[in-house]
Amino acid sequence: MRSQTKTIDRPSITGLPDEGEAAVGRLDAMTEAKLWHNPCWLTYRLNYLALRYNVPLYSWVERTYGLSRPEFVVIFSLGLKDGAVARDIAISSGFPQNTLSRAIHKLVGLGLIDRQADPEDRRRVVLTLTPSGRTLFDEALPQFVDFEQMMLKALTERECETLSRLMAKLVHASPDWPDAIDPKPVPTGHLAATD
Amino acid sequence: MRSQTKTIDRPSITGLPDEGEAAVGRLDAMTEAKLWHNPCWLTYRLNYLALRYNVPLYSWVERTYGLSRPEFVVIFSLGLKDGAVARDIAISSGFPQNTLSRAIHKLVGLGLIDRQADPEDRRRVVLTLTPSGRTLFDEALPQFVDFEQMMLKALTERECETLSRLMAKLVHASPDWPDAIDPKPVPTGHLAATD
DNA sequence: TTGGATTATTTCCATTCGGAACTTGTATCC
DNA sequence: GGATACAAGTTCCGAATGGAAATAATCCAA
Repeated sequence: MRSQTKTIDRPSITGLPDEGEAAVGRLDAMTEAKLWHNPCWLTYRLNYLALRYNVPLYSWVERTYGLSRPEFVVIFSLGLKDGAVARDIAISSGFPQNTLSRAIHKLVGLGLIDRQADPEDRRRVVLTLTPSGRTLFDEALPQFVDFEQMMLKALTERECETLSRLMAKLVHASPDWPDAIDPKPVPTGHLAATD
Repeated sequence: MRSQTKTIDRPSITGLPDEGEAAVGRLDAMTEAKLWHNPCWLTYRLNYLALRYNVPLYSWVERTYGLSRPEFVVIFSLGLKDGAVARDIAISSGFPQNTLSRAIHKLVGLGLIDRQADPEDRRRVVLTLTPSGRTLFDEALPQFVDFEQMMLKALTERECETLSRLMAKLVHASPDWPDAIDPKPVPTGHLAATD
């Protein structure tokens, strides 16, 4: 048990460049508390930023194309790597398989993707974008890229590279993290015997 | 329109310290594609890491305390800043108000929080943790902190501070980001007149 | 002071979600 | 070779979700 590094819980908020003071107080008090007085600073910021991106973009997708988030995730996944199977999308996106199964069947009905059984292993159903699915992807992608680039305007190019590298390091380490936490609460040091 | 900096789309994956080669290939091909050949590198990594944290922890909360994610979010929020109102939690967490309303009423029924009308403005209902709610928070918090610290083991102390600072910078900039995207698709440069 | 706009919360209800069981196909073991 | 385990995908169904309308309290402007 190493001692926790309390000092980074509240990073140098006052040390922000140029527009430092202008930024203070623009967020409500509860959000400020969760950002600056939260021992889980990393994961709150992850969730906050992810949400700040997902909500406007997937709401735009819904209005523009009538596709739900899991449906568009299938399009997006195949746009990046065509010829995948449902399970690949489930693992890489975090959506459960049954949700993706429904999404896939709807997209087939819309003529945006094709399903074809893998002759090598007939359990697997290979998914590919149809031309109109590819068109949709190509048309929607810039919105996602542009929004992200707008978010990154707050950082210098060098800072972007650093952020990219540090987050990649975390992702690379992620296979070592547990998928579940031992059900035992173990509230105080005393470790109870199993059963 | 400045030219996009393509070079940071695929950061120096090969430049990882010591265990660089060991980490390559441990993730499936689709996840690798989304990480390294994705113009939206930031937001995919945000979502991926958030998920990698949320799933095991909120599943643990569910099994241990029988509380759903929005229910625990109320406890967590009040643990960090007691005496808030439902809307504060909604804004800072991203959950819709009706979902939180239900969660709050269940927690009151469980005796974990108290609701008290604000005498100054009787629209507002101030929420506070009861002693047993505070006990639950104090008992659960270490799981969240420990998991996050385990995630951060992949970084040096100095890298943690950098990551914290860069993410804080993004959060601080977030009030300038739009909450919604203009419904117009504008697929190709040509800007059509409204209606 | 009164009517309209605004804010906080709750209720309604159609839709979606996801855990668990089921189906179909493949690999492994004796 | 047949039984058993594993894997991919689908279906079932109770429960949760969240958009939108309703309710209640407050603010404001003339």
